[in-house]
Amino acid sequence: MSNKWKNLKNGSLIQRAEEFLTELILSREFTSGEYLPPEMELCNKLGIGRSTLRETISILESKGLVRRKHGVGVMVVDGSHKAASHIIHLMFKRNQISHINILEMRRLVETQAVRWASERATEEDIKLIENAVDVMKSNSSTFDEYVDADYEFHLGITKATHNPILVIFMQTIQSILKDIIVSTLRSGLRPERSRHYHEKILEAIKERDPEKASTALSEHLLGTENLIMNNNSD
Amino acid sequence: MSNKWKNLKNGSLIQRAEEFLTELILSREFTSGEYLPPEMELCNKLGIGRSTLRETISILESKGLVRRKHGVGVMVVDGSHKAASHIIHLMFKRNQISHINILEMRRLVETQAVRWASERATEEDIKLIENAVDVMKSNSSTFDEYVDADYEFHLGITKATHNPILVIFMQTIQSILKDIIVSTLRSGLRPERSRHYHEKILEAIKERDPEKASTALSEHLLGTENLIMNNNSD
DNA sequence: TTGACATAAGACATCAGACAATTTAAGCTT
DNA sequence: AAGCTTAAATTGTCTGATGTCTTATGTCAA
Repeated sequence: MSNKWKNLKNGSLIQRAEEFLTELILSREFTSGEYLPPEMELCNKLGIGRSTLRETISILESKGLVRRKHGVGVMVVDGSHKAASHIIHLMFKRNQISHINILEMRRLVETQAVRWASERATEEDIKLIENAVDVMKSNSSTFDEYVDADYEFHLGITKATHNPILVIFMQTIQSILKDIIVSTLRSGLRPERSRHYHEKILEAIKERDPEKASTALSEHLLGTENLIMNNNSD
Repeated sequence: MSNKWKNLKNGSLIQRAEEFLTELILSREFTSGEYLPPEMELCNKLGIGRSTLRETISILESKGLVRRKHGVGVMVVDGSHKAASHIIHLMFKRNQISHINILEMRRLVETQAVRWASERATEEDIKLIENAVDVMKSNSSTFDEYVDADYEFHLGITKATHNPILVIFMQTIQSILKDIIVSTLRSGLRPERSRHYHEKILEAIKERDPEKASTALSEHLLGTENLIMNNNSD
């Protein structure tokens, strides 16, 4: 294990330990999926107490760098996407942001995302989107399955842009939107109407036609927008 | 203090305490600037041990909701945008994000932001942008002052959209960009070149001309983009 | 042999108490 | 009144004990 530990002299023990362990993960001495040494072992190596180390691990976990499992250990993970969107979601809740703000942002981000997706999507990316469309088309899927597939559809487009920041932002927007829909609309969705657009968007992406895809998506977004704005009681 | 505490039954004590305290902050029972009760008092109220509470506070701090001060207390703060950009910055260092991703997102968000700003800016909003331009124009400002003013300029445009979620996203993008500029370029900036664009953009906003503003900003962004992409050694 | 159950070991979760370090303000000195 | 000292309050850290969860091991019966 690298020995930069003694060089860190500024800040509290927690901050130093955090910096040290973060560096260990960033430098890939522990890669995603691996387990950190047990708490006591780390305590001895760093020469710090257990409560100090545990606070450090708590922080790393909240940043999506590790995941603790009771009775098992601390695993290094790739969860910073979720951590970042979670925090932005917190800011949303704290700032009483209105529905129209979020819809506006989604329109801005996603109409461009689908353009980039049309240009950059790999076969794999398209497969993912296709699967989501198939689930939504099948009549056997339940309401929850439909909602999940719809989420995967939009997320799939976003991922196909190969821009992780865009993915984070879209995840945030989606998760806020989901909150709004679940809390204020319940089950006002009209799946049958969206179907046509889903297929049209997928088709445009396959044809590598950014403008056609963007136009189709834009029309599709109107559905949710009308739904939310009409049921907007506040 | 609200009494939802006993209703929370899922998850570890740390998670429950975190949810409880987060709710307290979101609902503004403790507002920014106020101090939380001392650790022992909170421990007694929640019926949990001190180390458990301390892990909880550590998590809240890493999410930018509170700040701990040794010997003083735990203050509620508004630091989530920094926390979010810090995490996204971590993803950078883990090579999950490249410079081009950030620049792409900024271009997307800000070229639209300046359109909205042109349509929606109040006199107050314009005043803020104007002040930033003035600081950048003055020859007496230091490098750090210039960087700060530039930050305020772009943030001012964003605020003038009156879309808080856009502000949050731009704050995140800007904060990462600032880190990149300060840490890798230091003094590669060419203030004299930007000046022309800053004034042109401000002028367009005052004239309520969205397309002119967007075009000017788009050209202005090229400056930073070239600078960063050329100095990108990794 | 094999499947179900009991057991034990390893690891994290939580608690309690003690002491150190820091900040602040009150009190004392000059 | 200014400067210094001291004490109280609060967070920072360490330690040991106990609870809980997961996994692997081993036993026993079908």
